Amino acid sequence: MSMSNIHVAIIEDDPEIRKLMEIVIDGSPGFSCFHTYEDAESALIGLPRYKPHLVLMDIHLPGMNGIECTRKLTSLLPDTQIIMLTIQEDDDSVFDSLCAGASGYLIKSTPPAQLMEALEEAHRGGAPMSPQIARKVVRSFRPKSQSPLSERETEVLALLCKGENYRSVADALFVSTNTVKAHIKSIYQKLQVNTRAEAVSQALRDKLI
Amino acid sequence: MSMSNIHVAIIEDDPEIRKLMEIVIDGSPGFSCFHTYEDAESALIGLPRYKPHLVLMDIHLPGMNGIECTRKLTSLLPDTQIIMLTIQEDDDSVFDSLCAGASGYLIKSTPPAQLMEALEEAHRGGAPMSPQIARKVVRSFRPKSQSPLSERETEVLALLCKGENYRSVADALFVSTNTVKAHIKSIYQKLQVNTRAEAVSQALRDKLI
DNA sequence: AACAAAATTACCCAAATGGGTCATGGCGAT
DNA sequence: ATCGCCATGACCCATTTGGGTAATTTTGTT
Repeated sequence: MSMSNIHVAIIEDDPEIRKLMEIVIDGSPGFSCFHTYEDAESALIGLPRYKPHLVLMDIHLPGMNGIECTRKLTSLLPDTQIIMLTIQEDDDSVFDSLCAGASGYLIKSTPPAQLMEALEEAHRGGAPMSPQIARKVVRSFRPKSQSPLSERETEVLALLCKGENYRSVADALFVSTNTVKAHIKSIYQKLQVNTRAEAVSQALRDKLI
Repeated sequence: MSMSNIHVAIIEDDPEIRKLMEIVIDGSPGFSCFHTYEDAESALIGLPRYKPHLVLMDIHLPGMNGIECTRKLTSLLPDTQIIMLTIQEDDDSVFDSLCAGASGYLIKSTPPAQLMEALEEAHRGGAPMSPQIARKVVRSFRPKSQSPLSERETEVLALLCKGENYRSVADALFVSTNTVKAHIKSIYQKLQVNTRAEAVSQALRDKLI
C-alpha cells in the first residue's frame, strides 16, 4: 500500500547518483521516493510541504552545504530522519552532521541492499553508520589524555564548573578559602590557563571531570 | 587455528549466563573463550597477563561495578575492546560506559548469532550496539533546547569559552568593553547564572556554542 | 630514611569581574 | 506608531579573582 510506504527524499547534486538512488528506493518494497532535489535551497522550500519520513542528504552540495541544510531541516521537520551521504569514509564532518541533527552517516558506495537496510534501521529509530564511523563516535566520549590533575584538584574543578566561588568551594570541601586558592593556582599551572572560564572550558572539552 | 582465534574474556557474576556465553563463544569458529571471571576484582588481577582481544563485561557486578572495572581495564589494556552487557535496553549507564572506554553496548538477551556478529564487528573496529542505543548516542550530540541567546551574545559567549576577558572580547568584536559588559550581563540573565565559569559550563553542556 | 608530590593555610596587592542604573538608535512585529 | 528586543555605550562601586611568596603537614615512594 503506497499510503503506508516509507517516504524518502533525496538531496544530491550529481544527477546520475540521484537517479540511481531514486530507482533503488522506488524499487524496494515498502519505500517510495517522490521528491528529489539538486540543491539545499530548493529542498528547504519544497520539503516542508511533503514531510518525508527520511531524507538522504549529500554533504557536499553547491551553495548551502548538507550540514547547514540539515540544521535548518531538523528545526522545520523535527520528525524527519536525515541520513548523511559522503564520499570519504573517515570524513571529519561526522560530528558536525550529528550536531546539526543527522540520524545516520553513510558512504555513497554503500551497496543498494545495505543502503535499504540502513534506511529501514533509521526509520525504526536506529542510527545507521559504518562500523568505523560508529567507533569514531563512541571514542569521542573518552577522555583524550590522562588528566594531569590530582584528585583534590579535580574535585575543585568540578565545583568551579558549577559556578561556585572560593567561599562555597571551601565550604563544600571543609577547607579554608586560601587552600582553595592554592588548588586553583595549581590547576591553572597544570592546564596552562589563567582564568576560571578557560579552566572550565578545557575541563569539559577534555573530559577531565 | 587456535593461535589466530579471537580471544574473548567474560566478566559476569551469574554462573549460568557465564557458562552459556562461554559455550556459545567457544562453539563459534574463529573465537575462543579461555578466561571467565565472576567479579571485577579478580578480572583486574588476572586479565593483564592474558591480554584478550575482547571482554564481555556485565554492568551490574557485586563489589566494583562493570563501569569502574572498564575504566581501570582500558588503562591497563588499551588495545582490548570492552563490550558492556546489560539487562535494561534503555539503561542510562550507556554514556558512563562509553566515557569509561567501552566500545559496545549489548543487552543480555541478544540471540547467540547476533552476539557473535557483534563480537566480530567489535574486533573489526566497529562499535556494536542496539539501534535504540545508537540513536540515543547520536542524539546526545544535538543541542537540547533552542538557544535563548542572540547571535551577538553567542559570539561573546564563544570568546568567553576561550578564556578571553572584557578587553580582548571587545577588541575581537570591534566594540567597547562596556558593550561587552552589557552583552555578558544579558547572557547571565538569560542563562540564569552570575559568573563566567557557570555560563561557559552551561554553554558547553547545552551546546549553545 | 630521604625525597617528592600533594594538601593545607596565610598574607599582600593589583586587576578583573559583576551588579545597578541609564541612554540612544535600529529593526521587526502588532 | 508603539512596543519590545537588540546592539551599542557609559559610570560607579563593592566583591572576586589571580599572581607572588612562603610555610607546615601528610602521604607515598624509593
